[in-house]
Amino acid sequence: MQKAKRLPVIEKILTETFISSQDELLRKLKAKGISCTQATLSRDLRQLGVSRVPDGSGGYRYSLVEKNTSPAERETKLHIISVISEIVEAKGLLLVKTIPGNANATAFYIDNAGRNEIAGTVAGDDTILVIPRDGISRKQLHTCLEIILPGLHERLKKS
Amino acid sequence: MQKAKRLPVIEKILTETFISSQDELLRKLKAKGISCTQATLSRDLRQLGVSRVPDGSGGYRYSLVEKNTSPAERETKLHIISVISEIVEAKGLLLVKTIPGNANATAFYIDNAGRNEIAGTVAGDDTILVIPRDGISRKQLHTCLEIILPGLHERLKKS
DNA sequence: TTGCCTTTTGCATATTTATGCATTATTTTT
DNA sequence: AAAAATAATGCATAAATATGCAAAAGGCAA
Repeated sequence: MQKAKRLPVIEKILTETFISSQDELLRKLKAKGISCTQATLSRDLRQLGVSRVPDGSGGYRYSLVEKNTSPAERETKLHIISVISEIVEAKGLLLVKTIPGNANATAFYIDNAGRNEIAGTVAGDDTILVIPRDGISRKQLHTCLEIILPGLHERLKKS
Repeated sequence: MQKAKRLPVIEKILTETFISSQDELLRKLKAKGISCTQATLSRDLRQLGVSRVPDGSGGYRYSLVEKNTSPAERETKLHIISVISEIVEAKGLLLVKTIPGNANATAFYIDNAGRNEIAGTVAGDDTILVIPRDGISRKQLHTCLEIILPGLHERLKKS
């Protein structure tokens, strides 16, 4: 149950440093006061969509897909987060409210996060309906949301 | 030394099918009449820059970076190949001749292939000088070339 | 709260992948 | 052509990663 705490930290470490094994990541985490086992890490990395890619000089490194996106795209993420006013859960769906006129861009962003927890989205002018795939629990949906748009958790209201 | 034969086949298999382990790839290769061990495959995949990425539903798949490039980019590759008229080796360097006016685009393409065998390129109007990094043998350079622009091997002239 | 259900986690281990070393093939040099 | 250097490959095994299972930790409803 420190998973919610752990995932963002892992993401941060991966964007900032060159990690070439899970054990190495394990040590970095421990240095930041978070401790778990390699088994847990393996599961976390899979959930985060982290891939292991040849580093071009005989080794490997773990890479967040996000790291492959352009600076402009990373900018977008911050923008999107700033434009969301509220998130509400209803009937197993997620209602994301944005400031007027921003729903489409936000929905597009969510769609393109490539998360298989999400079946699709429907956007109006300032509201997006996020439809989870069958079999996805609320918990899983929350974690997914936290991965796509970190920090939003706090703005989430229960219905 | 069927490596030159093997690499393109591996690339093809990876773009066409969903491979989730080296053993699986090994079997597909065998089915195509190419046989080697998993050890060799491991080395091949590293050389090709193939990464293993979470498939979004609990498993993994091997993915050629190329597969992540847009259709437009793949189009470019074919275009580039069609525009190259001749390749000559000289003093450990590669002289790539294109039809007039196409050297820059081609050089750009080669640079962006992200191959660490290549230190850099210099392009004129219809000629590109490809400079290999120190310690890269001719053989390695050839294999590298074959990876970036398959099929060019045949157009390569010894100096 | 109590009991029930879901999620997270670790442990031990299976599975998968990488690699040191020796051998053979290939290329380059003399 | 012979010798020397480099590259490719397999074997055996090390190293790294994934996972079944059981235990612990929440979460939720009555």
